[in-house]
Amino acid sequence: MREPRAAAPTTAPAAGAPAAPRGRRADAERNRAAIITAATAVFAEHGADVDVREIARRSGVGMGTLYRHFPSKEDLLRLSLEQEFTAWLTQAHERAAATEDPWQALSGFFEQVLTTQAHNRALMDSYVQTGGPTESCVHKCRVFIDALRQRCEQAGVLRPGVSTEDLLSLSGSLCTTVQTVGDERRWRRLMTISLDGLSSRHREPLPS
Amino acid sequence: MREPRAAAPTTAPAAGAPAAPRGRRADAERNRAAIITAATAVFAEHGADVDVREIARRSGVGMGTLYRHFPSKEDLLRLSLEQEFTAWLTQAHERAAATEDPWQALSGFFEQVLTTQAHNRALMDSYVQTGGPTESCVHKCRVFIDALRQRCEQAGVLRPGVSTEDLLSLSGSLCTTVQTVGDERRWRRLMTISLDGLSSRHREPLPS
Amino acid sequence: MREPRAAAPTTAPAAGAPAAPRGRRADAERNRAAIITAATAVFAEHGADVDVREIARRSGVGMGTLYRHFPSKEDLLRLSLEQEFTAWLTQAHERAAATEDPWQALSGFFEQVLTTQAHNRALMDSYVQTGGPTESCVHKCRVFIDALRQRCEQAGVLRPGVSTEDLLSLSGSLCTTVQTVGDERRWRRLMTISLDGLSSRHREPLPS
Amino acid sequence: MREPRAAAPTTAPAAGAPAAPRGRRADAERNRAAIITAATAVFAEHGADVDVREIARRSGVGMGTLYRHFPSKEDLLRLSLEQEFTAWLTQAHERAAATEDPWQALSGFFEQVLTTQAHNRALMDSYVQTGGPTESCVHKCRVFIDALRQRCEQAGVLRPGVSTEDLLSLSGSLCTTVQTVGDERRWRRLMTISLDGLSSRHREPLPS
DNA sequence: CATGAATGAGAGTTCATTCAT
DNA sequence: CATGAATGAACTCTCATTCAT
Repeated sequence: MREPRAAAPTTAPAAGAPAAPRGRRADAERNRAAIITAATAVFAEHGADVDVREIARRSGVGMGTLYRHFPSKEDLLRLSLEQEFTAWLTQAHERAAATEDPWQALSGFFEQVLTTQAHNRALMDSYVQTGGPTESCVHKCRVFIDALRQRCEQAGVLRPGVSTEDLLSLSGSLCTTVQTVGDERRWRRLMTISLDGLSSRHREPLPS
Repeated sequence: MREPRAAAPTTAPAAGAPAAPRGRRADAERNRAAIITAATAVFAEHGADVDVREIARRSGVGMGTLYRHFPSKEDLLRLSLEQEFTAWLTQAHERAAATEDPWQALSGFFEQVLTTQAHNRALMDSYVQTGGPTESCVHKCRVFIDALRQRCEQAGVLRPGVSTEDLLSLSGSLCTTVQTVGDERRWRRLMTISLDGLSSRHREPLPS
Repeated sequence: MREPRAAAPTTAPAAGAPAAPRGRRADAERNRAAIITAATAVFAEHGADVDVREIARRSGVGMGTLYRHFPSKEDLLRLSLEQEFTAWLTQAHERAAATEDPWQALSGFFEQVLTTQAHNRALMDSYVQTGGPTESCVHKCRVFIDALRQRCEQAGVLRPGVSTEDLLSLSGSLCTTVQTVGDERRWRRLMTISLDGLSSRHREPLPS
Repeated sequence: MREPRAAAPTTAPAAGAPAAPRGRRADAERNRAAIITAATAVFAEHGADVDVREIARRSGVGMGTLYRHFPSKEDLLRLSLEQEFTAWLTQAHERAAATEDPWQALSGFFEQVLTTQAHNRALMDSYVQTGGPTESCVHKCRVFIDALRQRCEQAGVLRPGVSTEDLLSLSGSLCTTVQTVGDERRWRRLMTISLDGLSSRHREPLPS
């Protein structure tokens, strides 16, 4: 009556973990992970409005189990996005750290935003609308972007007057087009245009 | 316990209208118009997800009438947006025609897109997602933008390689930020940046 | 898929009412009445905790219809009880007015409370717990009881110091026994005892 | 992300308990007691409708243990009340035995009923509805009340014709008011009235 | 034998669409 | 041809009870 349990939790049991340390917890944790995995996938595909039952079905658990782990749909959504967002931001940090050229670091971030957008609807929806699923996430992201901005500024490659908020909004704004146009080459063009508008080649002051 | 039957449809029967065989037609047409008007307002305010009842209420007709004229919510939405879109595009034409400077015509269009976005949620949503409510609308819009593009191109003020699609997507993409940030000065900055990226100061080829 | 429509609305179309004056309203009113009737019956039988679906089923309407007439279960409950309470209090008024002897009027009221209790669980539950389904109901009831009390007091048949609140609480308190013991003769004995305790034969002051 | 497994059941394993074969038994018995204790407290506070989880939480055992000892919520409720009821009745016996004046013994019992009502919701609910949680309890209570009644009767202080059932019902009936009115002085008035109605000052026969 | 996670049948409520009047 | 009442599937969430570990 239920699929035989999807075999693929995203977060697999940590590599060298020995036989489950505690009788039950392992299974519960597996379920919890399965729910988040499923939720993440479902939210990514259909957005935040999907039926919770779809998530329960996909994760192979009953409604009760789902609600035992997450007291409300809202909570599940938040947690799922929080996790995704964190992973995403971590990757962003790594990439930026591995990139010497400040401008390339910035463009790399824009690229990551847009690539992710193609694969996770709910995640990027939250990025676009509020900057992230959580105040804390938004803050961290802002801090990260601010660092990027300062690097570029000090290298003299960023248009004067560009704020962190500008970068946040602009990167989010471009997300729309990824949803709209399936073709990657298409949205890369827009990204290039916007980034060029951010370059220090332009020195005219921005409004207000 | 119930109001004695509000005898007052918003559009009252025209005074001297004879019991002409066409009376019904006229009435129906009036209803149809009232529905579209109301739908337009409601969709603009609350987006495409509003309860259909709200539209019926606002237009002063019953649900049956509404569904007689429009077989589904979808249809009503499409038609309402079609109309709005056309009016909007007409205005865009007029403005562009009245603007001598090609570049100013282009920026003026971007500005109109974003200003409208602040006032008509559903309309711009469709613009962002598919370029317009209808294939036909999208086409007309594309033609218009193409004209703008050509004017700019011929004046040598547009970055080489920028396509009509680019302009369509880019203008739509900026819409997001209007929703997100309430402040007009905020989104004007992003618009400036994007437009600058479109200027002929940049001659590097765009990807693909 | 639904019973062919229970033929018996409690509130039948007013006697000499000619063919339904208004196209639809009549039917809707019938449904509304059917819902209240069903709700009243169901609440009376099972208390306030029944499934709303049971009411919908019993009244022969869909859930939507029920919720069209009453925005929430709470509202339906309140209205149903309000109606019952009013009818009940009206009858109480009539009886009291038709009874010359003040003491008999008081006992008659107690009797009515208990008789009703045997037939309407939710109604009397509200009477017992808060004095009625609504502040307004409670007030009216209090006023009525106060009148009864004054009549008895002036006739010198009521124990000195007995307050309106005492009478309200005492009548409610006896309700319990009706639920408990099915036999009418049983609870009449208790009523007699309590009423005797209220008689002016006792002149000892009440506590506090 | 989860507390490291709270190692602390409320009733910790007694220090020097040997790994005796009876160890399990003892443990089980301790659990059973803990459950009843918790259930009693919880039922007293919130009534019989509380979530079973609350009881498990409060007793420090898992749901499985709870259901091992008590096959259903109903059973647990019954047992908990049975125990409370017995203790309560024992106390009633003691008080009655320690009271010389028969009438004072009777009033004392009424007072105990009402005082308890203020402190143990579920217990008194069962008293009110069925006379007690169990046929056996009801019987014992009836016997006790009958003794009280006989003492009063023989002392000539009880209204002739008052049955044991009358006393049972009347004392239960007054419980309602304790729930309703918080003020102790308020329900004492009603109690006084009812008791006065039971006094031998009234010699009129009771109905039926 | 204890654990507490899992279950799933409802609960109250909403809304696009249909249909009797 | 208009009306707006009726429909009912779908939604989020709860809780008594079972079952794998």
